[in-house]
Amino acid sequence: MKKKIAIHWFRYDLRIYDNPSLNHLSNNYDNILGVYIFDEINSDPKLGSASMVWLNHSLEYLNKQLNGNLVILKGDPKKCLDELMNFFDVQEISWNRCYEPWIIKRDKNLKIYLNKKIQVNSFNGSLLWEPWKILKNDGTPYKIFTPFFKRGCLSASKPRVPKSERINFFNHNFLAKNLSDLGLLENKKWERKILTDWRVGEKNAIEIMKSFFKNGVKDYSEGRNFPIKKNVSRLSPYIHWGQISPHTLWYEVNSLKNVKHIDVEVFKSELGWREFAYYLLYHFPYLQKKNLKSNFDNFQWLDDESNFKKWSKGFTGIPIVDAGMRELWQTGYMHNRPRMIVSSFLVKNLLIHWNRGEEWFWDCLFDADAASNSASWQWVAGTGTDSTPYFRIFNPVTQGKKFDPNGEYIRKYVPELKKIPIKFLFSPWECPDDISNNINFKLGKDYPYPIIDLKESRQRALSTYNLLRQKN
DNA sequence: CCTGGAGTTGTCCTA
DNA sequence: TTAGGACAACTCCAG
Repeated sequence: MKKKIAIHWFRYDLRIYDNPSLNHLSNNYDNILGVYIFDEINSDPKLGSASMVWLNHSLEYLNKQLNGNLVILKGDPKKCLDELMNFFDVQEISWNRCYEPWIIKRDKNLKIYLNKKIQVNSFNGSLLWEPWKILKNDGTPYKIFTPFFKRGCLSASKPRVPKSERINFFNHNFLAKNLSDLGLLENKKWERKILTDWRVGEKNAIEIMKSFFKNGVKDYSEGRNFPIKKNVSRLSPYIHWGQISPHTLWYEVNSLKNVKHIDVEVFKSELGWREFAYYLLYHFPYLQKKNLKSNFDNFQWLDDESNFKKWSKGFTGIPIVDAGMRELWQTGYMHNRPRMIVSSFLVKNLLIHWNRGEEWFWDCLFDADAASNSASWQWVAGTGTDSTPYFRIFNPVTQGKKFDPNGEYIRKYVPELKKIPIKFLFSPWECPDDISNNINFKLGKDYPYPIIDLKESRQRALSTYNLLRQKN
């Protein structure tokens, strides 16, 4: 006799608390089977290296939460689910929606296929507002953040209030894959090292949130600009993988006492930016690869592999840029301020296509997210609709002095500059010989000469942009 | 259809 | 030393 069960298909919702699909099933079924399917067949793009590491440990954690009852599978979800339906008496399959174009396409077809045999339901687990519900009065989507968020989101109905039901996960005897069969880890030293700063999993996300709301959120609106300060939540990987829902964060931050209004509002608007990125990806699915502003299709990018390599590994000779890129490589994360600095440097000073930066971030970030990553790169490059004016080019020396005034961030990630006096830390090429000699530091040997002249490359970026304007 | 105000995150020069 | 304006022009959005 087959066991009667309902299936919850875990995707970017690797949590138990405030999981709408799980809550729905728990109201209707006694035995819920939790399933994860590693789908390399339909995925576009493939998961990045850092994402695979995070996923591996997240699944391990989730499986423990389910007392070892998470069914781990690999392959085409259609086949995997068919297999489960043959083995069990499956009453219903449900999941929480994803918004990546390839997943929408896959799930749409799958739903049609499964609906012929079984009840299928999908829920909103990861967005405060469904992208198709926020539109202008004329029925078309917003393209500018501020009206999207203030007028669109904030005047729409309030986000779902987080809640949790008691879930009975089914103690199954199905022979599934082992986590190691997914081949997510290559057992590289790098994989272990980047995780040293992180504790993966739902309970840890809750703990980090609590600690951030107790301390870090105070002065968030200002402090978030300084990479060395503890004023950012570092929750982005957990939010991306659904280990904490934006709904939980939204209502928690709203309920805080003794926190300034501005800090609460700015934190909420950051959640709003995440919404906006998904919104753009939903309405403009080509966002990941193609310029939103099509006139940029004629822009004269430079194809400079050597400079790209130096940038990616953090050897540009510009300290704040290298610090950011090395933080990324070493920790699977980069603070928001250096993200802007390094991307402006790649796109404007080096004139390398934002696609290259987007791909590198995709590979290296724990929070690599198709929506936020591409929307942000387009913003920096000025190719998005809601974009920075092209003349707004970050000066990495000025930015360093302003946002890392004591040089702690630079010295942490670029230790070869440790002894350089603060006056020259942001531009070591200006350090006089007698000082360099004193500390036994030699530019070109201990640390590279800058790969590009900042002033000249700024001018070059501006004139390349002017060229584009004349063409159009 | 027309109009006017606004658009996450900056830099540089000048007075 | 510091504050203010220039830096582009265009599209978006709401009234």
